[in-house]
Amino acid sequence: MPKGKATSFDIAHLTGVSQSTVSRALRDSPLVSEETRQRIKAAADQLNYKVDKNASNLRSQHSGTLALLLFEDPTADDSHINPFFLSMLGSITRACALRGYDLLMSFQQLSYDWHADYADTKKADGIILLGYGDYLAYRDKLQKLAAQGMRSVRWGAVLPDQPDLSIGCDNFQGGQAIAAHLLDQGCKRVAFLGDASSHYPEFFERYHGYTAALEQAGIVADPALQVDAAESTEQAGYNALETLLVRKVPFDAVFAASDLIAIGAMRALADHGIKVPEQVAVAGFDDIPMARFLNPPLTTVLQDTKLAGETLVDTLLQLIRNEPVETRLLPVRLVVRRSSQFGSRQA
Amino acid sequence: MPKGKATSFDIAHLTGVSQSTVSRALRDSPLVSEETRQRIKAAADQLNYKVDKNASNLRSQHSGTLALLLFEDPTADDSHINPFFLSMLGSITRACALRGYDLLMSFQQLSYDWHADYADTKKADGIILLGYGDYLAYRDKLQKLAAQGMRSVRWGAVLPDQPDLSIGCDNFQGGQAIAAHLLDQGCKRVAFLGDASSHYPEFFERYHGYTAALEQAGIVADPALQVDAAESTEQAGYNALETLLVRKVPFDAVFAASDLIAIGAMRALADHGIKVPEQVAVAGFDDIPMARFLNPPLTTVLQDTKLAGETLVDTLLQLIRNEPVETRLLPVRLVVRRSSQFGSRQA
DNA sequence: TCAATCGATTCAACCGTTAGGATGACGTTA
DNA sequence: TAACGTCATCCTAACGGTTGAATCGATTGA
Repeated sequence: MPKGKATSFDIAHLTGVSQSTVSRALRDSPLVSEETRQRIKAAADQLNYKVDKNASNLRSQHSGTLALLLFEDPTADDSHINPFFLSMLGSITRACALRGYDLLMSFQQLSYDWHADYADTKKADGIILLGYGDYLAYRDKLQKLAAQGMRSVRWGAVLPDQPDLSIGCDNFQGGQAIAAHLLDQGCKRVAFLGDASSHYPEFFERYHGYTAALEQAGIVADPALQVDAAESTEQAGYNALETLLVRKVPFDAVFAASDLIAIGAMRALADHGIKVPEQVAVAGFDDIPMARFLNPPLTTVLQDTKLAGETLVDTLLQLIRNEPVETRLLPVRLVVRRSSQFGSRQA
Repeated sequence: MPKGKATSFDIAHLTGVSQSTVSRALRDSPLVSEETRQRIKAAADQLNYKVDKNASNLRSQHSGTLALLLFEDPTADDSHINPFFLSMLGSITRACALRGYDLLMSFQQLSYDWHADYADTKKADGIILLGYGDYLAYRDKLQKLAAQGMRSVRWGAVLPDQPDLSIGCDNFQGGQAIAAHLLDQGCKRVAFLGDASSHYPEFFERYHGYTAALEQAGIVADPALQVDAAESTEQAGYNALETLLVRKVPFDAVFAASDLIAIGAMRALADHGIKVPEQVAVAGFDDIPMARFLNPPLTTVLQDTKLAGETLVDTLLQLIRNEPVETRLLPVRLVVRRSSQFGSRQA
């Protein structure tokens, strides 16, 4: 009997109704009577029928699929994808599945002409963008896509005049919490490692949280204590800390804009024989899985990736359905570990 | 001019040929003359035309898409996906992109009825399966899919009578290399943490590599030194090591079947005041990114995820094209770090 | 009793490609 | 000059659903 795959016509023949009724019944259209619907559904799973996604999509002009674009700095090593984004990836995947959408994955270089892949191919109904990096690099591509009606949400900071919508965690509050915590520990001169320009909006806001906390404590941020780390990699963190040391400005704490930067910084400190946390307290941002396994374990800011993934997906789906949406800031949580126990000379 | 999206008919009108010629020209069919092909292609990218994937797929009955299924133990925490598989994910994604295929992601519970999603929906041309875990749990589902003509490759050990094809690294050789290395360091009693039953074939082979190395050194494996760790998680590793301690059998080295298990074991050792590597040498398997950041850095076996991803994808594509393929074993490399420097009491 | 009404179902067009066979112009050969 | 093969292109039928409009039998109100 199962010569090929079952089509809706097969079900129609089997139940003695027309194919269009089958189609309607299976999608729970109110236009078909309860009784025939039941019969049709029974026949459908007796024949092990599945709607052909391609046919369905072609006719209804949407794909039931979301695309996830993960941007990386072009210099980043293939094997070391930022663990934070991998974690996001997991939660996004799950969120999509729960909502009946498929997820198309793709890693992109910022430079690549990726928008063409999603322009009119109808591969995806919407796009989720993930990745730190210079926002300007994809701004106009996003704009083009938006003009064609492609919806997108981006993980990251809220920006003026953006062609898309962003969902992000409260980077400002996170930065503030970290800096306040370091000051609480008795640190007086807290360095900031991470780009403080507006090209990396997340880092920018973390930086502002940091300066706000200093201000609250009556301290003016010393520009000499801020070092650019253009990308979120261990190497960038290592270099940034070396730069800081070269400047010969005293510091007793380091707030790295990401955990990976913090890891690099800690390695540089170790290489210079500087003890963490006894001489210098260190804190990061992201709470990637390896943060708790470092030596000493890293104080950082936890971003709720599960909530983040769900929010991204839900927001995108709302956009696609043309429902009103708004930019959202997700709460963060300070996770204190040993790397920041500055006063612990006795412990 | 651009009222909606451009179709092949628009190009046909513009260039004064029939739509079918357009279709052929764009796919470089030898049936159209060089000159018209050029004209058509020019018009195509002037109109910013993209073939509609859905229409194309529907007609040609394939999807240009591969699906990646990542299996997790049902107990695993949402946020802690095995980093090794995440790394594989990255390389698979890239390999697909390079070959012009899209990648559909999906995380699955072993128990879920996932095969239905891919049965006749034509969502994907083939499936890549990733994940440690009890193979028997998905064996029959694979069999069903295979019967319907769905191709699949699996990352893992080669097994008898499997309905799919597997690509895996040489777990036996890796296990042997680790054990030999530990013996080289002067260890006499090497424990093995990880399921040694055939339900977890990768672990099984690593275990056999381990016993082979012992044998070569004239040592008979002591069953008391083998502890099951049913899943590849830190917690399982912690528990396994505690079990080992309860047995009160002496040991001076631990070979964990995966890095995550090793991490858990190291934490348990630390909790019991046992020094690594001075009192007990530790080694893992996988070389996940955090392995080098542990304290002490973890000796482990590096699996070439880039090669692995490419091989998986290429093999699957060969299967889809009905080309002959064969199971392959990928080489592994021992990565020695401090955790196994057993003789380093002086260093 | 007849037309209007209503729910349930069928008809048929359409989504944008692909691909096999037909067409027609042109040059070659008997 | 008629028959024939070639080459480039065109015609047309799918592919498997979705959806607005048409149909049909049965009920209802006048």
